Amino acid sequence: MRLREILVPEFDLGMTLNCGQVFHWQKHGRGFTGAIAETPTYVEQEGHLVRFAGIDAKELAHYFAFDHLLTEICASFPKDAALQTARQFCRGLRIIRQPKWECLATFICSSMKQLGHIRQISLSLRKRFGTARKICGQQVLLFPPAERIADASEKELQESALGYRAKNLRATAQQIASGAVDLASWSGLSDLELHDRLCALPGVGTKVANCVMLFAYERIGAFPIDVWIERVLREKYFAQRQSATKKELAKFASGYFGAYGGYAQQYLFHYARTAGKQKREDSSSVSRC
DNA sequence: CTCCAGGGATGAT
DNA sequence: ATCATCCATGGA
Repeated sequence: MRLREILVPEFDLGMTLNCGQVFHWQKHGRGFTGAIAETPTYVEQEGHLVRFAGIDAKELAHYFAFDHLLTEICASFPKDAALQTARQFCRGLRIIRQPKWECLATFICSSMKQLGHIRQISLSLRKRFGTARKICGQQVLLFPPAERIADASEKELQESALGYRAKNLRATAQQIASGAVDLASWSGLSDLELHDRLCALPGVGTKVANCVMLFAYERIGAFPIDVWIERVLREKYFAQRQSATKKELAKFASGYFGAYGGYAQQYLFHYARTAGKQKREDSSSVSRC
């Protein structure tokens, strides 16, 4: 298949797909295969050049948020050492625009799971319930629609290693399939109202709601606090006040990091996970030698 | 406010 | 081959 190409400054495809915001892209050759909504897509990067197949340039640009002005976003950040280091490390990482149901379902499954495991759950759900398509001779499995999950039995869902999440995923899928909930219609809600509506869904609490707001509703200020971010906040910003509650951390974060807090969060998160791991591997290999 | 079930992979011994 | 560790939600 012939690849088309566009020029995108300030973009790191690999980091964007592997930073824990999306879980279905597979490494293939020098790029990645996956689906953008229902469209099987291949995408690779060489310097500032992005080559792709299967999808419109416009849809690709929308999904990967090539319109986000990273320079301006970073310039708006507070100038503390932790965030400056993280943003250097995460240069080119973009918060993408995911389909709402797919994002919601994936993050319901993500609770109490690590990134690798969330990938496996996503793959298992797509294998069992999703439609198979092809791009560049490679199979791509679409994320199953809510109707398909709603029709599955809890037992079937359990076979994707969902544990107690199966019940929540199914209950939420049923609300969507029945029409009681229309995710698209929530786009116009205020941040607060959207957060409340999401939290009313089974299996969705503050953290998952904030992830969905950030990754599917373009609420770039949303600041999900998981254990990694909580650790970073306590170490770097609350060193004197270890007694601070999670609520206080959230309040601080939403004020301190500004309108693009979600970007700050993702950069701090990815740096803490990736650089932290490298440090651990380095020191363990040193001690072995 | 605090405590804790819950499950499956992954990493350490 | 066992044992500890990772983790968000929801209910007590």
